[in-house]
Amino acid sequence: MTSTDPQRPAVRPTRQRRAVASALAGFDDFRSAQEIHDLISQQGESVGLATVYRTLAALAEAGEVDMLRNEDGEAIWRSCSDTHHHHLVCRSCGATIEVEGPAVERWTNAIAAEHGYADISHTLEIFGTCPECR
Amino acid sequence: MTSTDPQRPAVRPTRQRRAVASALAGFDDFRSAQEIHDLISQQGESVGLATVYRTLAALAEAGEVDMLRNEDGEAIWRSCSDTHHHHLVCRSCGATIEVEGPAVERWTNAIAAEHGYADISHTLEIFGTCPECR
DNA sequence: ACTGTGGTGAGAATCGTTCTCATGTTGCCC
DNA sequence: GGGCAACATGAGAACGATTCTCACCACAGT
Repeated sequence: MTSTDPQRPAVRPTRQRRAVASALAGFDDFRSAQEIHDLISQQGESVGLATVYRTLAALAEAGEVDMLRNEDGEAIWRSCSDTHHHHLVCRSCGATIEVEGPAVERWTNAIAAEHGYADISHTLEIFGTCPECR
Repeated sequence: MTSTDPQRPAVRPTRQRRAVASALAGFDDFRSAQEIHDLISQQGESVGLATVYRTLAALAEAGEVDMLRNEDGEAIWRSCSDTHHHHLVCRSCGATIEVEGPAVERWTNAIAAEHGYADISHTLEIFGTCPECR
């Protein structure tokens, strides 16, 4: 049970990862990797852009941040709760609200099953203009 | 009503646009711009890649094709029906089924209204493995 | 045919993202 | 407390999709 152990952590707590986590804690809308990189610089830390990308990808993989794509296909991130959810995002200021929709989850699974599709996942984002920006 | 006429076609039927339309008619899954460009070449036509991009963007704008982003953020297109719908896409072979979900439309509008968001739009795609690829 | 407004294409330019690889850190066993 | 192997980092190069530039071409209406 040593060589076949799949539980190898492989993630070490480094200064850089702490800086990224700290930056993520500082906002609650979606930001691009470059914006997050800038934020870290503003906090007086120095972390390479490549490391920011690597760390964000790892956090997304671990389910600790949400990653989605804006209209230009650019990846944007934000920290998130650990339950499955979707987002209601303000098109103007970026304000984001997490929403849950068990009915939607059920619907997507039903539709997929109906067509024989397996191993289902889905993306759902809602965009609008928030009360502040009306 | 001449200078303010918003109905100016501004779109001319050229050999290139016909070639793109023809290529789009030849498949019913989502393809990248480069793949569509290759398809056109295989059909014996020659159209610049930039023109393919321009034409696809115009068609998407006009609602004649759907454009979405794959997991890498790359834009992919396919021709579509003109009613609002979503897609069930095979992660492996790209086979695509258009699906409609009035309930989802209602749900997104309700959620948005509940939080005071206006001018709502949404994106929803379902990914899975189709029966063929199981 | 003539002309002006779009349209086109080759290649350069952008820009987000990933890769390379030499160097710095960390965890850990002694 | 030292030593080592594995993992992490960063600077910059490389990549790849998309857009821009700009000189040239084609369509539509006279």
